[in-house]
Amino acid sequence: MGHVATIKDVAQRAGCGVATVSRVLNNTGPASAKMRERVLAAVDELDFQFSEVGRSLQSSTTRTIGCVVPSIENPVYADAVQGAQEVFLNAGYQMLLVCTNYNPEIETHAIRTLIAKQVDGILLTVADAQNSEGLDLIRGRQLPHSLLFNTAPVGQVSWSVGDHAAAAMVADVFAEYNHNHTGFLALNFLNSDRARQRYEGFVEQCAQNKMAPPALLEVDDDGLDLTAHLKCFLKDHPSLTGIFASNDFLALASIRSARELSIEVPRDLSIVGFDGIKVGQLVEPSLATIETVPRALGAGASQTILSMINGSAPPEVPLEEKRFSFRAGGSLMPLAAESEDDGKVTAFPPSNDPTHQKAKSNRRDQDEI
Amino acid sequence: MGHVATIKDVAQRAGCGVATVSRVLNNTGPASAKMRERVLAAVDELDFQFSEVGRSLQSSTTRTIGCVVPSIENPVYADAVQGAQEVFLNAGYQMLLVCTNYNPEIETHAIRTLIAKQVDGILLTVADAQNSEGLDLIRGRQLPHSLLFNTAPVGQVSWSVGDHAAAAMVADVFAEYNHNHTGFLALNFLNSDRARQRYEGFVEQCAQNKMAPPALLEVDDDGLDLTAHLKCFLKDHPSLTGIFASNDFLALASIRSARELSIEVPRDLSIVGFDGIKVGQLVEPSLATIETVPRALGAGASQTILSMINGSAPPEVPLEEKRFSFRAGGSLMPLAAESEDDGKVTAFPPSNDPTHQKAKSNRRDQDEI
DNA sequence: TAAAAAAATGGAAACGTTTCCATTTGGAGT
DNA sequence: ACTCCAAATGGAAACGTTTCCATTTTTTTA
Repeated sequence: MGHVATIKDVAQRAGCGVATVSRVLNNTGPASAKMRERVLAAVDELDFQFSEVGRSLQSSTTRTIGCVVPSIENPVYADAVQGAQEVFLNAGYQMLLVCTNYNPEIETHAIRTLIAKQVDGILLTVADAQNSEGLDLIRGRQLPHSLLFNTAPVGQVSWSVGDHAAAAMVADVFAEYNHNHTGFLALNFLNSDRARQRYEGFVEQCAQNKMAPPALLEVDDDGLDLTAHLKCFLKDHPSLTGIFASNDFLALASIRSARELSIEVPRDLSIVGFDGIKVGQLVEPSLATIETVPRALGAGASQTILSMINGSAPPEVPLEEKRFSFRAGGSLMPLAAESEDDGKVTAFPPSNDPTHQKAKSNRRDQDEI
Repeated sequence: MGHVATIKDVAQRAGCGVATVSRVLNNTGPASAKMRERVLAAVDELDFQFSEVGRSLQSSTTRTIGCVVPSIENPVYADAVQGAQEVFLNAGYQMLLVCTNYNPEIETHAIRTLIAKQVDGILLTVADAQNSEGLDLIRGRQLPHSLLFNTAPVGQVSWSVGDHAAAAMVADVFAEYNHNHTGFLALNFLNSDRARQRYEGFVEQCAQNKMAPPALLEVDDDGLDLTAHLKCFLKDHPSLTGIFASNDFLALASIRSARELSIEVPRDLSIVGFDGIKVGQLVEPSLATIETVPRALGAGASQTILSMINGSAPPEVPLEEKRFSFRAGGSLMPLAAESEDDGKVTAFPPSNDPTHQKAKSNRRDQDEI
């Protein structure tokens, strides 16, 4: 690969100094018409493009933002990252992405490298916001940054779902629907402060509602032998009528496992998920879940960072009720109030359930398809 | 933010020249024990870390790779990107990610910027590999790169699924299952050469199998009014018994729409998807689809790039049959051979369908759950 | 037409590294 | 004690920019 042209080459070819080339190309400072033309011609002939590395060194700005998330295989993070990326791109920044796989060591190392690369800011979801070496480094350098999905210590902005309150809302829904014996299904409890927050919020609100304390089922593997776990779990907790899964995949996997165990959802068991992934609405039964707006959170967090960089007013973090909402679905149905203890015998169709409305609209009066 | 320490500060503090600091910290060249100690102490006190931009300027290497994909909201790309990212990270590279949203202008601009940032290589999925301005730029600079998902011109490596052959396999499956009147459901036909390849492969193999030429249903929007489209489509093609959707989401959406139209899948209509996303196995009916290995493709393409950078032997692109496979599912069932023309009346359970096996294993002999 | 003002231009320093090469230091051998 | 050699060290250039400032060229004005 032949030598790639630098500003010096252009200057030489155009027969002028490098300063002139810089001025012409950046439209900073004066330049005669002929000079302009010659420079432009030289640029064209040499196929010249500025090296951002040289520029960065001189300006101590890279127009690059770091982004650290656990994984983009999870569509929640993927959406958030994409939302962030778009905001950054529109503002003229590109994004260095690191997936940590929930591994704090990778997290720390990645952040260290990002700092060394002189990123102008960092957007990140850490394993534990209370105790993150990487976060300390960032704070130490006073680098513009924003937490995403993590709940930040008081006084710090963070673009999070509001896991505690959202989980409490699920408890309320269960209460309203007469599910008094519930379970909480968690994946990766250890590596995620989000799952823990959801559990806490759920437990507290169950207590608040005078429901039985939720049973906890923690699985590590990604749901391959969930059926076996679920079987044991239901055996150990025979009165259980509702399960709150800490994410939608887990909820969908539970529905499948229930099916394998000849447990009908929602008749025999109601299931509520978390996140509101798209496919939840495509399946039958549709998934009752907490709907979140990951893309908006990602975009908002990005804007926070941009505002820190250019000193403009930061965007407001939306109120909690704008950040999540309960989405009804066919996987959840009310339990008859009188049968609240032995459950599973009486059941009536839910009123506010879009899926069941759809089912009703199964009109046979259609054309001859 | 106070001045961040440079190598000069360290040198001054340690009372030595910058060259010595560099040698000590990089373990290149000799240094006395005392010197070592003093430098290390200074580094510690000043919290010094090398600036990668200074290094990059001097070494003309950035240890950064560009990655350009249409979107990571699609789990296929998300998985591929994550696989790539991990390979790069292990090799000491970080990844600049740009999502183009299938927009060629963003694509070109992003690539231009990546080149300006002196990335050491680029991994990319372009809108049209035959005609991509960005790709030309990359080739012009002879920058190490690899195409992902695109089919490259002859002689060029590319890590693609093998869309043509995979689609042909779907045609074969339909033929084997006595579906002679099929449809092809496409999204974003214009912006993706992948969808076109799939269509071509499907059409050709249908012809090969003496099936009726597939009807084409092209939708633009993301399946919101798919139900209406599907209704018209089936009305226009009453003999149609099988639909090949160009991706799994579309396939799932079709199943839902069919349900709304009181068309039972697979009894009245068989549906086959493409990609093999995880949820396809969680839903009922499970999705028959082409299973692909996006993560492996992303990782492979990354290794190709790394091998170009360090001159080592490139990894072999796996044979086509390793890159995709047909996955049976409950959304597809054979049609009785004799009823091949008016279809939809006779149907028998498929033999090699895991979902139906599961359904059968709905054993009621379980414990008292 | 000469002087003054304005416009255009180029040289050089600075940004933070690495590395070449020359110089200094230290120790061993005589 | 002196020489010699190896080891250690520091100065300076180079990487590709931008920008300050001094210098040159052009234009305007008297």
